[in-house]
Amino acid sequence: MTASITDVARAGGVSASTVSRALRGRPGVSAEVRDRIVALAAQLGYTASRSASSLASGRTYTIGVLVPYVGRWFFGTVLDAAERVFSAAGYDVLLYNLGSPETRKRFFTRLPVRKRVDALLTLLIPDEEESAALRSLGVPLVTTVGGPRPGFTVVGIDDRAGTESAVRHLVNLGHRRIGMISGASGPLHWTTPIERRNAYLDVLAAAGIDHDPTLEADGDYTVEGGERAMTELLAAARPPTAVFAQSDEMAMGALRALRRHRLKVPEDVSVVGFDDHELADVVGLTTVAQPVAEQGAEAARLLLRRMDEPDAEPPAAQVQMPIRLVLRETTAPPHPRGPQ
Amino acid sequence: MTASITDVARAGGVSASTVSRALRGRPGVSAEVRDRIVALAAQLGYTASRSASSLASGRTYTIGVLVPYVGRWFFGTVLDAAERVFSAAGYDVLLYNLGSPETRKRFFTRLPVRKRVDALLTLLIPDEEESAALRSLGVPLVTTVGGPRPGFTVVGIDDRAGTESAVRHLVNLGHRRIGMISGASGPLHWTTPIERRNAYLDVLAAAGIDHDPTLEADGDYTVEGGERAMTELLAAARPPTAVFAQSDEMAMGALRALRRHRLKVPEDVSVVGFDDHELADVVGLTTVAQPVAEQGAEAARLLLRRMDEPDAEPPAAQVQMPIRLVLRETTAPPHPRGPQ
DNA sequence: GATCTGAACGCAAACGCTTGCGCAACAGGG
DNA sequence: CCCTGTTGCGCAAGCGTTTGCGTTCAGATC
Repeated sequence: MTASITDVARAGGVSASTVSRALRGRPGVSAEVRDRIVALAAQLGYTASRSASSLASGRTYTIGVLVPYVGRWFFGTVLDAAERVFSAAGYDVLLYNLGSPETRKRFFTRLPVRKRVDALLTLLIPDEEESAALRSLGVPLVTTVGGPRPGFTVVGIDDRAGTESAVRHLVNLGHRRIGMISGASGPLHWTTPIERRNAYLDVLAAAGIDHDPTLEADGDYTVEGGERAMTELLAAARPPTAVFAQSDEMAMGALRALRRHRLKVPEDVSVVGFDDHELADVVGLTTVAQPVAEQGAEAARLLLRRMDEPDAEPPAAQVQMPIRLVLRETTAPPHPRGPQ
Repeated sequence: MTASITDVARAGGVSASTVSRALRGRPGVSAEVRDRIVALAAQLGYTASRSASSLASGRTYTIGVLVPYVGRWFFGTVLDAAERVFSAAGYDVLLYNLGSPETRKRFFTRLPVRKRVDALLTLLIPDEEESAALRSLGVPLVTTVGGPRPGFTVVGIDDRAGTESAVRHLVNLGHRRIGMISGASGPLHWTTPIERRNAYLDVLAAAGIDHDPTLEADGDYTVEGGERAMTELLAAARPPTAVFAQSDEMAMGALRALRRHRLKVPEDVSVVGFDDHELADVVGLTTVAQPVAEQGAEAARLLLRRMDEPDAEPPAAQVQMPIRLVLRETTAPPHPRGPQ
C-alpha cells in the first residue's frame, strides 16, 4: 500500500500533526522540520488521502460541474477553460453530464454532490425546484448562460444585443422575409431562446416588418435540428430570403439543408449564426461572436473568489461578456427575385 | 447541517451499522427494518458522505477520466458517451484535463487520483513512466487511442486500415502528388500519427509513387494547424493535387487555407480527412469514419466489467472498432493541369 | 533567578462511515 | 430438552486525516 501520514511521521521522528501542518504550510512548525518533512514526503511518495482529509476538515477540494452535453462545442469549450482554472488552483472537478431528462432528474433527487464538493458550476439552467436543491447544498454557486437567479452568480452575454446586431444586419442588407431557427423546445425555464426571440421580434417590428409565424422553426440546438428546421422553412408558402439561427450548429445544419436544396448561400438565402463556433470560419459563416472559453474561465475564477470569502450573503452578481458581429460570407443583399 | 447516519439510526431506533447495511442492500437486515430505514432516510434527505464511506471501505465509487483536450470534438464526444455509462452504473466521474505539458506533468507527479478513484479511463497515451505511475494505483485501466500497453485494456480503431482506405482512394482517383497533414509534433510515444504515416507511405510505395518529404506538414491536430500546414504545402515547389489530413479538424483548416488561396476543392485540390466529425457532412468532407461515441461507451463498459472481476491478471485486451471511408464532395480526379 | 511569553510540537478527539465479530433469539433436528 | 445452525442486530475498532488544546522549552523581562 501507499504511505500514510503516520509512516511519514515515524520516518521523520515527529508526530502526524506536525507532518500535516508541515505539508500544508500551516504555522507551528519550524523551518528546518518543515523542509525535512517535505523532502521526506516527496521521497516516500506520500500524498494525503483526499477522503480522509475531507472527512476531517470538511473541505473536499473538489468542484462539481454540471453540463447538459459535454460533446457540444459550446459546453466542451466552457468546461475546458473552467477546468484549467480549477486545476491550477488545486481543485479537482467532478463532472456530471445531465443531458437526458432521466439523468437530470436522478441527479437532482439523489444529489450525489452533497458533501462531495466545495462549490458548484452549472452550465445549465436549473428550474426553481432544482435551484432550491442546489442552494440547499450550502456551497457557492455560479452558472453560465441564463438570467439572474437568487443565490447564483451568473456570467453570460447580452443575448438581446447579440440577436439585435444579427437581425439588424439582415434588415440593413435589405431583407424583409427573415426567418429564425430557435431552440424553443427546450425546458421552459431556459430564457436564452426566449430572449433571443423577443429581440428578433423587436427588430422586425422596428423595421416595420410584419411577423410571419411560418418563418420560425425549432432547431433543437443541433446540426440535425437546424437542417430539419431549414427544410421546414423552405417548405413555407413564402420562404425566407435570410435566416437567423440561434446557434452556429443550427446554422450549419441550415447550410446543409440549403445545399441539399441546391440553393446558393448567400445569393439565394443569407444565413447568420450565433456563437462563433470554432468551425464557423471554415464555412464562412457570419455570426455573433461570444467569448466562450473566457466565459468558462471567468465563471471559474468567480467561483474561486466566492469560496475564498465565505460571506453569508451571496452577491447574486451578473457578469456580462462582450459580443460582436463577425461578418463573413453567408450574408448578402437579397436576390432580386428571391429564392427558387 | 445535513443528516448523518447516526441521526437516521437514532430516528429509526436502530444502530448505525443496521442503517448502513439496509441502505446498501447488504444482508443481515430483515425486510421490514430495511424498508423502514430506506423510507426514513429518504424522508430525512440522508445521503452517505462519500469521504467517510470511501475512507472506511476503500471504495470511492468514482472513476477518473484523463483527457488531453475536453474542448476538442473527438474527446468531448468520447467523454460524453463514457460519462453516460458510468453515471448509469452509479459512478461519479472525476475529470482531468491534461492538455498542457505542465498540467500533465503535475498530474503525474502528484497523482491526485490516488485513493480517489476505483478505476481510470485515459483518453491519452501515457508514456512508459506515466503508465507505470498509473499502474501503481492498483486500479483497472482502460485507454482509447493508441497501441497495446501492459496493464491497459485499449479500445481503438485500425489506424492503418483507415489510412490506407483514404490514401488509396486518392491514388485510385489518379492522384500522384498526395500530401499529408499529420500531428507529428505530439509526444513521441503517441503511435497514432506514426501508424498513419507508415500506412500512407506504404500505399504510396505500393502505387509506385516516390515519397516527397516536402509534401508532409504538421497540423498539430487543430484547425489552425491544418490551415498552416496546408499553406506550407502550397508553398512547395510542386504542390500536391490531393491531401490526406489525419483529422477532420486539420482537414477543415486545410479547406480554409485553400479558400484563402482561391483554390477550388475538389477541382484544384482534393482533401480527405479522418474521424467523420459532426460537421464533416456540412462542409462535404470526404473522410474516414470511426465510431467515436461508441468507443467511449465501449471503453466505459469494459472498465466496469474489469472492476467487477478483480482478477489479478489484467487482460491487456485490445478492442477494435470498425471504420469506413465516407465519400463526399472534397475528392475528385486531379485537374489535368494541376493547381495554379 | 523567578516569571512570563511565545514558538514548536505532541496528544487525542473528532469526522462519518464500514465491517468483523459477538451475542441474543429463535428454529429445527436428534 | 439439549445442541447446533441460522438470522438479525449491536459493539467497537478501524479508515487517515485535521485541529483544539496542553506541554515543553528557550529566550526575554523584571
